[in-house]
Amino acid sequence: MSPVESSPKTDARIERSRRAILEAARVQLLYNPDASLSDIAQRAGVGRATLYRLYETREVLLIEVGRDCLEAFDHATSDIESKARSIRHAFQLLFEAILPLQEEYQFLNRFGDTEDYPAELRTIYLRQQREMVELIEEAKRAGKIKKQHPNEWLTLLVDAQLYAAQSLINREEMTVKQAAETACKVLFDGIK
Amino acid sequence: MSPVESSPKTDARIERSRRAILEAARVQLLYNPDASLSDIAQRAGVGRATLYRLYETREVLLIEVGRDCLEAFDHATSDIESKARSIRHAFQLLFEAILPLQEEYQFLNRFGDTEDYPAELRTIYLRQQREMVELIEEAKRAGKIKKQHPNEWLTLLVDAQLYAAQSLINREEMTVKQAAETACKVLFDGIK
DNA sequence: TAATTTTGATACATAGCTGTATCATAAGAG
DNA sequence: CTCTTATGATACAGCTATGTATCAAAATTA
Repeated sequence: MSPVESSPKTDARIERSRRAILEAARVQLLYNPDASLSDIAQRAGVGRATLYRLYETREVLLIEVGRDCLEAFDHATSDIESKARSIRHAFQLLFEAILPLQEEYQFLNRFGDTEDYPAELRTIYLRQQREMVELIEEAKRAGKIKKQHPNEWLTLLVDAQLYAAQSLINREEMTVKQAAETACKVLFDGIK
Repeated sequence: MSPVESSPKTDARIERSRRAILEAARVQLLYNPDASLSDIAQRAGVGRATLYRLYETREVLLIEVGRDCLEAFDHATSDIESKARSIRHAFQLLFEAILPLQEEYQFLNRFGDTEDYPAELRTIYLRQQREMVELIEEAKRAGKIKKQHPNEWLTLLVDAQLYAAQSLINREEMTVKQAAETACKVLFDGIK
């Protein structure tokens, strides 16, 4: 009667629906956080019933989207440590890796730092931020960043750089590489 | 029958309710953008019916809160131009003026830059940002800011400074004056 | 104090979203 | 090709928010 819990092989249709829903949810919720599950299903090109079959509740869906974003993020940044030739270069690589993932990044930022969203999302968000903090602390130890500036201030600054860079990339006024370079420069040297 | 349109003298009760509602709405919506009008009325210590009497619809209320925020903002920054002894000092004064108005500032930032809120809010938000842009352009002309950095990037950076500064002020790790100074320093000189 | 006006409580209609259930159909698996 | 399974459409119940209307009680005004 009941299907196998740890499904060995998933029906291709399920996997297709799942991806379509995850991506539609990410885009739609970023565009409008109040979007209904009907909106999301419609954007995914999927019936509302199917969405409910794969994700029991709205909350579960939000969490799964968050997980998916984190996964993409981890994948994109996994090899930075081995490739970076200096602290500043690590920042540059981090920027270059994250900038193409602006949807994922913004999703975690928006839904991870508010209290009226699932706590799991906050956990995911904090895990993502931890990597940034570690990089900052390393830079402090290396004397590349003034130690007097609190880590929280610095992470917010880095976020701002990313946000600003993404805006200009979207307007096609900069490439990813250029934007990453500018972000690095402004961050370390200021705007003077 | 119909009351005078341009009311010469407002009943004290109305004015009191109005202020209570505007402030409750600002706080409540910042805490939870999906808050119902019942939530807001309750926080304002006012009946739901009264809220509907003074603000015909949710949209109207949002716009009025926005207007109220802008008013507070204008009032706090009106004398900067005459008092500032230099461009950098003007930034310092701006930071000091805005930092105590974090609720108002965050409200306009949150509800002014999304598309699914009243267009009037966006207009109000842009009017607030214009002042910042003018200051930035003046600094560029004075050679205090590298001209190559796009204005949009710079305004986002300034926002980030404000946001970071407010976080630390809330944790009582800094006074308004200290935070404004640090924000200025980081902005102009970088974090190195 | 007396007249006026706002207020809160309450009830009501409407509308939309959530989550569940059913069933014929279409797609994938073997 | 046959069997199995996911799918979309649809209907349904429960709930909540919106917006309107009413009326006695309380506050303001004059």
